[in-house]
Amino acid sequence: MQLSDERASAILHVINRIPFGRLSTYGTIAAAAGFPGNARLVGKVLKRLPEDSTLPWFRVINAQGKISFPETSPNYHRQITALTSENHPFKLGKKHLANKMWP
DNA sequence: CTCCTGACTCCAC
DNA sequence: TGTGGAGCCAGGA
Repeated sequence: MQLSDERASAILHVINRIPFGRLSTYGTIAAAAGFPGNARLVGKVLKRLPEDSTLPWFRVINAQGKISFPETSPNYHRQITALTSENHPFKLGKKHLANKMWP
């Protein structure tokens, strides 16, 4: 049971079905996976994600509409790049952001 | 069992 | 608009 078995897969499954061009937050995903209040758990699952994973982890942002990495982190730039190339320019206004949200 | 940490969130200032 | 602090829950030491 490396990482709370069911929970991890449930969370991964939810993330995996975030449609192209959409974004979601940790809290939303946690709730959608059946674990409301466990936003941090989502982060934990993603953290242990292999680099070669095809999971759209980059579509996951925090509730403030921002990336949960410090700008100094390489991961921050990876996510920016992925979002920019697969979704759209990453300069979302609040309203625009709401539109991109999933569910 | 307790204490600390974290890819989080909310609500006051 | 920004900060700070409390709340939260699973894991590891």
